Amino acid sequence: MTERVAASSGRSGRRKRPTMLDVAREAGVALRTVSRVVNEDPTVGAHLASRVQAAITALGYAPDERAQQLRRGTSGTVGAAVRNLADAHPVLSAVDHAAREAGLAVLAMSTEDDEHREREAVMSMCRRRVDGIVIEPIGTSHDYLSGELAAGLPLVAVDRPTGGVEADAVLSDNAAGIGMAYRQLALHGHRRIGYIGDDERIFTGRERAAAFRACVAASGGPLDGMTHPGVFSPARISAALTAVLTGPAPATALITGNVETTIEVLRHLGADAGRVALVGFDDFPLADILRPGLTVVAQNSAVIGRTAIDLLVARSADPARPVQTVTVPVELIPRGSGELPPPD
Amino acid sequence: MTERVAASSGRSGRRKRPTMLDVAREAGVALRTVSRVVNEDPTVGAHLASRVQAAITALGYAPDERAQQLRRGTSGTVGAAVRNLADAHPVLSAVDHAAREAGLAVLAMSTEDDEHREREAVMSMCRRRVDGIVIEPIGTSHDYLSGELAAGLPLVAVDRPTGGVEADAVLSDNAAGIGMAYRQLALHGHRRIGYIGDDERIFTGRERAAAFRACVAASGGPLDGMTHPGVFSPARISAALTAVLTGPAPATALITGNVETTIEVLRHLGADAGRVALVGFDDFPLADILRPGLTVVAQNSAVIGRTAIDLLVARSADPARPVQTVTVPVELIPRGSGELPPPD
DNA sequence: TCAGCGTGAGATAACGTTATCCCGCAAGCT
DNA sequence: AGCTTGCGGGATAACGTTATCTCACGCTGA
Repeated sequence: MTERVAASSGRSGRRKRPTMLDVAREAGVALRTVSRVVNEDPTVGAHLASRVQAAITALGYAPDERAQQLRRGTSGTVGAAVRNLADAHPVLSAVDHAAREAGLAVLAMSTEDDEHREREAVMSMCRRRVDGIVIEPIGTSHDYLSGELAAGLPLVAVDRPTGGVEADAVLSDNAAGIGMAYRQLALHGHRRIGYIGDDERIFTGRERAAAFRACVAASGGPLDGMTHPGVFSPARISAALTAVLTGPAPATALITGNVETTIEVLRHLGADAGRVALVGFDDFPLADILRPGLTVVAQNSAVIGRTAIDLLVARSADPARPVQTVTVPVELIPRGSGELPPPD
Repeated sequence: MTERVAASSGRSGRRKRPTMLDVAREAGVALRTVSRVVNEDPTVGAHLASRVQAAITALGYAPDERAQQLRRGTSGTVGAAVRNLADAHPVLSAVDHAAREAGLAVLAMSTEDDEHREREAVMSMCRRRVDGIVIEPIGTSHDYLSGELAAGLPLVAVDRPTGGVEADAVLSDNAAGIGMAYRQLALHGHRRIGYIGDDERIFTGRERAAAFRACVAASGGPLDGMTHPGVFSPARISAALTAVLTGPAPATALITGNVETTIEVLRHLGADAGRVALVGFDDFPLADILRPGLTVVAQNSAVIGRTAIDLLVARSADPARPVQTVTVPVELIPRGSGELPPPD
């Protein structure tokens, strides 16, 4: 690691930031008049306004948003507690856009899939007096938020519902998605289909596994040994894969219940990826450049994010409105891996 | 999209959030005493402290951080202006971790690769009086920050330097990375190597293209038609690819200058991906499950993020210290695509 | 000529914290 | 006993805004 120190001697020490009062002095007007100019109050004369503007640019003044928020009583910010800032996050992006359109800034924080961190992040948002929180819940109980909810904090859960407290939620249609995946595989001739997915203690893991079992039951396929939900770990995925793909009646097709599982399965299949049909739940950026292309059930992140902000704004406007759960449709994107025929 | 409305009638209207004064009244002490308890001031008696604590939990009081910040004069927050919140962002994650260890919260905002948005995001951070900003610069000129910098705002550029103003920076060793890629390909027998990368108006595009030219010149290879930097667009990548891989003396190996280009090249190569050797600059999450695995020059995001925060903290402590540029080493990760032999 | 009125701009009080100052009280010293 | 010392804890003034109130001024209309 190389360090290069510039020849110049750096900058002068930090001098205090100009306040509205400084601007007022500079322009020779009253404090309140500067405030009026900043807030574009039409009752201020054009001449005076331009003089104040000049003072503002001369001093490089920028209003202190914290003071504004404190005084106005509103923060113009929504918090977004997502599982991991390091990952690609289309929903966060959609939330960001929708929020900006609604005149709200987004304070994004990572929960790192940890219940404790989630709580820390959310409480930190509360201390910052955000106008609402979009959360991708991790913990199973969000009782610690009941006080805030009672005080009218708009809270919208995304992907999974909150636990223990009632809050608006935007969910994907997990059951329909599993159904699409199953039917696509069945359509291409598969009779023995396996499922590897998330722990059933997790909402989406539970919903998707249940939907899968229902599909198998409805189609008269074999259930034994075909369903493998569980805690995510490469070792478990590997074992599940072996269990499903070997034995007297191995599966010829697989459904994976989330991105992490899909990727781990692909990693394990390696060069055999073209030999077993596969549909993954949830799309990811590079699914189309794999060979064969990965067939996925894609969630509609754009709609999810927008809906979350819509719900949040609606609750802001009317804290007493009934709690609502919106289910967003999913879409099957065939790219090849789900259309592979069974070996004869 | 299905909407389900819960049977319960929602929540009561938003009642005002309890303040320190409410807690004081509840506990029957003075306002200042509550403040002392909240800040764990040891001069408060144990008995009184527990009474105040009880009042705090009874009322569900949480201090207003904006008021604290206003009063204390420090925000305990660093801003992170990254190119796109939707993308996977290992550096942001590292920044988040390092900042948290330093007792700082992170306010992440997306610049969407847009100069105007970048400025908006950064100014918004300034209005929130963040204690420093980590920026992945987009614009070529950051003059608009000169006032803030003069006022002592710690600013650390990541990946690319700022333009027009002097600021600390953490960069990857682009030249060394290109050198590693080139040598790896040369080692495996390639004599005609092509480069497709970013626009040379972008710092990294410029540095990497220059390093590539230097490599070719040093090794006595052919330069004509082998270097294709330019604005990112699928059409341009496609044209560059055709230019490099066809003609009388086609390249047998490629170096791609950034993730977007790498992925677009892979997309175009499709089933031919195994026929041309390829080393990509910058790693990405799924590079290892491609077939062949993608050989990459990986930047050390963890070190970059941590260094950025270190520089930021250092400048906070001493605003007059000389401006510093840290270059972080990169690493070649061979996964197969860069080790393919040329066709005979 | 003067009441009446709209209009632009200043004084002042909040918003929810923390820092400074100060005071009352019990213990220890002469 | 009188005085200092120490220490727990309360009043009050900031921090940088905005909202409310007030006021001075110039104009119209009878």
